[in-house]
Amino acid sequence: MNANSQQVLKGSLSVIILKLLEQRERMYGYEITQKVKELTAGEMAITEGALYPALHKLEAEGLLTTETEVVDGRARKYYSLTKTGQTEATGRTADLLAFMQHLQTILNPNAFKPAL
Amino acid sequence: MNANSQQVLKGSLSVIILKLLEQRERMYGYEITQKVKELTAGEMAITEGALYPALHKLEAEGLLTTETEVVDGRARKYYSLTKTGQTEATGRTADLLAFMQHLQTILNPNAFKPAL
DNA sequence: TTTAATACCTAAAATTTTTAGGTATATCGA
DNA sequence: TCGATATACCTAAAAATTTTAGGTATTAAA
Repeated sequence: MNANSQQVLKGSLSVIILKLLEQRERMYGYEITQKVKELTAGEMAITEGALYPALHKLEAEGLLTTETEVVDGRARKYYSLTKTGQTEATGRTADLLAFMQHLQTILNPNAFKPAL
Repeated sequence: MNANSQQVLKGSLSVIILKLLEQRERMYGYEITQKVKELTAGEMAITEGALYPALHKLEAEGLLTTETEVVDGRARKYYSLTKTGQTEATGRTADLLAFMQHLQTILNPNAFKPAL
């Protein structure tokens, strides 16, 4: 059960980034990797090889801005949501949650489904 | 909210296939596309361009076997779980559900978390 | 002083999906 | 009866994302 759940489901990484930033005003890359580990009690890890390209893409799309700061002799690149990023964070989170609900329905066909 | 939830989250397609077959002894490709639409009230669709390669891969991995039948003048290729396929279906479903739980935790940080 | 942790990065390869076709038969409506 | 839609299979190029496997540099701990 570890082999797979250890890894991020393809496509969800950008949503994870946006959602974490929605609650925190700013974070730097390494901090994101640690926060995900912390939130999932070490059961989920995001690799830096996936994270950094994802951050750069979100920045290029105008959803994130950056500011670099040197702390303890090491450079940190802080990312924050832009206005557009805030909107996208909301929308993409809703998309992903909707998708997950559908997936639940398929994976757990005996589940109780409350009426609308 | 439709653009994304319309599509299958990368990586979950093979689990969806295995899980559907776990409950149904056999299904053919087209039937799978229809069943997913039905289960999600038309909100989720899997494309044939993704489905058929996925089916062929699972068969090549020894998780599925096939039998072809002609019904109403059209050939249907029925897929069933092998013994290994049954084991994998259980394992991969557990993996995906575990992952989804972690994702919930990240996306919904204010949620109530019951103790173990 | 060497290892681990912090902190950033890239590039090739692998995987999976999207997009965009193709073939063929049956059914339904005009 | 003709054309569109539904059924039913398929492939291949391109795109997107992740994995794997590195690289650099500073600080803290063993």
